[in-house]
Amino acid sequence: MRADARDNRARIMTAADDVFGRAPGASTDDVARLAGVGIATVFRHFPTKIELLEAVLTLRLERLRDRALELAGSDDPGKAFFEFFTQVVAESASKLAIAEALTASGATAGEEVRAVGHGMRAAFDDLLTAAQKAGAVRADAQFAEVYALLIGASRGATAAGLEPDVRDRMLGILYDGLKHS
Amino acid sequence: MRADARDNRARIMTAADDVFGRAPGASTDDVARLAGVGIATVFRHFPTKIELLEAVLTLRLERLRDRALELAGSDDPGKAFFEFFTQVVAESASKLAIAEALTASGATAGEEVRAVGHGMRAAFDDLLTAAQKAGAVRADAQFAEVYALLIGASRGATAAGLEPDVRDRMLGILYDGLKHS
DNA sequence: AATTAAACGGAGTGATGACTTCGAATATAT
DNA sequence: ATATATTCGAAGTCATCACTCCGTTTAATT
Repeated sequence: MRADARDNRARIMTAADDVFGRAPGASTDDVARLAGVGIATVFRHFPTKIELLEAVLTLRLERLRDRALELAGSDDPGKAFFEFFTQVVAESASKLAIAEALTASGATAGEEVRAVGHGMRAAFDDLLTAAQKAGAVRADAQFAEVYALLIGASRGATAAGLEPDVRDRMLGILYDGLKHS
Repeated sequence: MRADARDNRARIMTAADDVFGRAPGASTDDVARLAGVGIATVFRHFPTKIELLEAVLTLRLERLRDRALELAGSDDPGKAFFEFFTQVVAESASKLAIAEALTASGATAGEEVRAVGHGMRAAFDDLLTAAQKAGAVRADAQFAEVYALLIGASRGATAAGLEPDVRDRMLGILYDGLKHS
């Protein structure tokens, strides 16, 4: 692959991440303009808008999964769990927007996105069970509802206008519930 | 206003409620088709798509507000609060649009929608403070984060795939956090 | 420096969707 | 029953957006 092509591909991805993170309904032209390339170049690298969105989403999910795997080695499982939870919620605003853009334009997620998403959830599940074994999270909580709370907290944080104070107090209440014996 | 006009207006509103509840990105044509009227009729009653959406949203918010006001007279404030919370979550799970309606009512929304949304939140706030005075909800919780939790729980419930078991366990954890002294 | 194969950009194209127009139809009043 | 004022719906208009075509430019090789 030629050097300029690789360059442009990278620039397009960061531009797309930025644009779709802000406005889920943004057009491909917007991405091209921000990336400083022509529209055709975007479509040459990503044959369809959906593929572009999937690429961006995959990158984000990979980062989260890696972060979870990294924290899995911690010697304080409780701290690791809550730290990951908090980080996901903090980053959620733009990530959710991208996921929304994807569902809005094409609906069903592609093969790769689903695989990485699954990997991320598996890593999160590991964090949860470790924290439960350490007694930092109530033992009767199952993965499904904890994951639902993770997504819900992310949504709630974006809706609350992202004010850090409110978000932290919200998480405080939630964490008390998760610790509750 | 003529009888048939009033009829059509009502049919359009219920159709819109249904259609947009299922697919937020649905077209005006879809609404017209389901309502059994021509497109022009829809636009005559609601000059713009936004106004139609606002009308539907207003109706939903009014129903919720009325339910909150009704529960405000209860002699068990704690039960009233949690009942309302649970109902909002349950309804948004089956009808995706309510959660969206809630977030939308907070941000960019027309005059009327904002007014009704404000009324609904005020009624919910009353339920909260009454529950706190009764000692059923922790006193240090402020409205902003509780409202964020309400929206978040709604979103999380829909994301969890609508399974009632998971939803109830999720709410159980959340309520433990809200009761936590 | 010349060659060439790959990548680039901008001007199309076709489809979709919000909104309008206007002649036909219908409810209400006389 | 007739008149008329209002409402109805099908066929438009216009803008937007995902995606393509093709002549031009540029990176890498000799």
